[in-house]
Amino acid sequence: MPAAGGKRVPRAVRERQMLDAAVAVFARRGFRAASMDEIAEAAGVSKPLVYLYLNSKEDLFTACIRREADALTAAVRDAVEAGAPPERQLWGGLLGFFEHTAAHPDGWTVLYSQARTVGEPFAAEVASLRARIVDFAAGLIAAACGGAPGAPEVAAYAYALVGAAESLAGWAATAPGPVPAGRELAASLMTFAWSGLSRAVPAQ
Amino acid sequence: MPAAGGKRVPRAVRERQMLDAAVAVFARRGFRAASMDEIAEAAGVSKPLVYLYLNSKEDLFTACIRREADALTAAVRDAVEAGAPPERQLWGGLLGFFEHTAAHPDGWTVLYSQARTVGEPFAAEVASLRARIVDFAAGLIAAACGGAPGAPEVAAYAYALVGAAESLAGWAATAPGPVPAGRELAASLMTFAWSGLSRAVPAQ
Amino acid sequence: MPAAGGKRVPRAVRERQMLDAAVAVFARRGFRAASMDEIAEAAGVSKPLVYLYLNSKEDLFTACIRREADALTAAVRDAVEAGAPPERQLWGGLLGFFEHTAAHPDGWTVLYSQARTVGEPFAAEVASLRARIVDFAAGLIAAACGGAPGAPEVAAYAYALVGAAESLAGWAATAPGPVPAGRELAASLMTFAWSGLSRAVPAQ
Amino acid sequence: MPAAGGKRVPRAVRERQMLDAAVAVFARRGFRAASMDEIAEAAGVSKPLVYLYLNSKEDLFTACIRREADALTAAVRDAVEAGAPPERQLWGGLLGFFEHTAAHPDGWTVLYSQARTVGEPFAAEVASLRARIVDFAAGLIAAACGGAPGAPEVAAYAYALVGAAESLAGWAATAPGPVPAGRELAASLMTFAWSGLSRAVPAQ
DNA sequence: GATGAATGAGGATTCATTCAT
DNA sequence: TATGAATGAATCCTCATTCAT
Repeated sequence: MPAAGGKRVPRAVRERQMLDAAVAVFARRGFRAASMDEIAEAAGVSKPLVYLYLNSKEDLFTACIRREADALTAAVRDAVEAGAPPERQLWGGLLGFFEHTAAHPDGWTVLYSQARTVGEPFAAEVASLRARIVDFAAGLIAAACGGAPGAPEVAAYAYALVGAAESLAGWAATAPGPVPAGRELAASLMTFAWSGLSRAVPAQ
Repeated sequence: MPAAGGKRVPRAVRERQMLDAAVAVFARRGFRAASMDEIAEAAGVSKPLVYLYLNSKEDLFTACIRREADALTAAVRDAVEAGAPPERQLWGGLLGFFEHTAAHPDGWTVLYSQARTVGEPFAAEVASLRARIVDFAAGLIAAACGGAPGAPEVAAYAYALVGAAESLAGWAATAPGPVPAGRELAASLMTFAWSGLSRAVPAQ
Repeated sequence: MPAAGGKRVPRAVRERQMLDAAVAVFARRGFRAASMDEIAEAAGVSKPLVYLYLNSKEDLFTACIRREADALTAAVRDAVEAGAPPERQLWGGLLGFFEHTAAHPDGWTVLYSQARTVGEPFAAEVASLRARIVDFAAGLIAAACGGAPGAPEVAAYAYALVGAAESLAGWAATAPGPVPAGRELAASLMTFAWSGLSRAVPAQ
Repeated sequence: MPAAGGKRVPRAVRERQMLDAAVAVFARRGFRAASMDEIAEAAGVSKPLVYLYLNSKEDLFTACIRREADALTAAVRDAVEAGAPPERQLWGGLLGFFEHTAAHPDGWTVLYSQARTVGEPFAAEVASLRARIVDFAAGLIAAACGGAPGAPEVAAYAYALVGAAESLAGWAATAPGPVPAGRELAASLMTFAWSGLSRAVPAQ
């Protein structure tokens, strides 16, 4: 079923329709397995139009990544309380992250599961997104424990923190049972990362 | 250039050569982008022989996953000091994990970056490996903080811990500069996860 | 050399060209031995276009069978004088049959020689054509000799009659010398089947 | 399951095993679709041995055809009462034909359904068998109605008769319900061909 | 007499991409 | 703005056939 169907739609709208369709298809199939045919059909347009607006499969995928990455970054940044103490900033960032990924599962799948395949030319795009997020985390961590943002140990903490968050988001996205809410995930991760397991006191 | 070249090799040996070559190629290209031609050439045999022994591209990839997953699981399990206190067990497991992934970067890449593409039939294989590792972590965490291994909070900690470890391993595998040693990664993660960032005292 | 050559042909026309080419190639080689490459070239188009319109080799072959079977059935039915006495109806049907098979030797070859290979999935299609013809013959025979159309003996006569007709058509199609005309074949078969050999009086 | 399994079997025996297996497989699949692997396995030997004894797939198929054709020809010839009046001779031949084909369905399938595919190099072999049978029939017919065995009309009758017999044999081989016995088929065909439909009086 | 190991060649099928309108 | 028609280039996979033992 075409998403829209109408004719003579302005370019900006059509492009958004195409990106929406592409993100959905790429999320379901992955970059290589997705076919331009399926994407065009999902967008409700003919293939030549997709090429006219988005040039190539690779460009299309890159556009998807960029859009989703920007949206995710913005969501996190907006959720951070600027000027607050590091712990509070971190809390806000995590909350924003988990809520955004839960609200946009296809975008998250594309970024986290499908765009990682190394060897593809768009890997750089994703790496750059991740680098931005890791740097942001490193800044908070450095502020919190008084280290230099570039110190290897701080970097290691930042990678650990980001990896932990990604893993939890992935868990929430694929867990079969009742999905934990973003607030709970953020709380768990705060406890885990901030206080440490040695002081964690489970619910019961 | 063929990896081995010799002729009339017994089947078991040839199969190992093929798996070695396949892991290398899959790590470089990903499942879809890798071609059976390239794999056969890398293994130093003709394509039909690969099909004769390993049936299909999918079966071949699954065999690679299984082999690497088993090796990784075994490495972690062997590195754990059975009967020791949880903290010590965790330390051993992390050390084993980081040392194995550093020693087998191709295997790690296949498992972590290439086999994750959702929608592919082998996804289950990787999910199962990860589930095993997460369960193991959950057991340690439950023992450490006195919760039930099945409690949602414990599960969340376990996912966080595993995600953090994966992220660090990925960092070590792709970082351009001097690669942090496994021992250092394990130490960072122990501090991060066990004591918490609030008590972390960076090197400087 | 492409059969048609022109470009930008409407789909319906192209499909007919493809079927024509396919029937010719299948008649010459048989289903398994025919290659899609050869068919595409004979149709004057590229292989992907054949797949786009006809899906698969098997579907293509089935489409050929169905087209030729329908044409043959229609030719026979149209040649039968409805309402006439059985003998006259039979005469018309045989004449129509022999004239159609002589006029479309490739179609006849595909139906009679190439589509019979048991074990192939399209066998059902041909069996159904044959069943239709045998049933029609059984009806005439029953009317002629006063038996029930479902009686085993009538069925046996019908199978015998149809087999005899097929054999004669095949003979006419492959005989090296001067090919007997349809009218002569029909006459011979009428004598053979209607009066019986015991009363047949050969030309000389 | 290997048919025999034993080792060091004398060549003649092994060859027979191979032909038996080949006829069964060719009957089920047809010439092109049958694979030497399947045949070798069905024969319980390794592929190289099949090649050592029978040279090539085509030679193997030709050998099958020749063996089955000879057996069929012999069965028919043995069933004919030499010196008897034509009608009696024909009766004997038909009986022999139907009983042999019913007793060797795989051989019949190979000859009648699988070896007909035109365009294959072994077509000549089958054509020659058929020619022998048609000639034999022509002789009887000529004797019965006083024509020259080479007259076109006599040839036509012979082709009709043989085609009718083949069709009945095929019907008996594939009919789902209770299979008509050879004696009944022969009787039906005698009535049909000898007395003609105009004088046929069905069972009821 | 018998086989495990190995391959050259070819066939079906798919896909990203482009004209011509 | 929008598309029906068309293709070059791969890719997976199979098979008849042969060595070396």
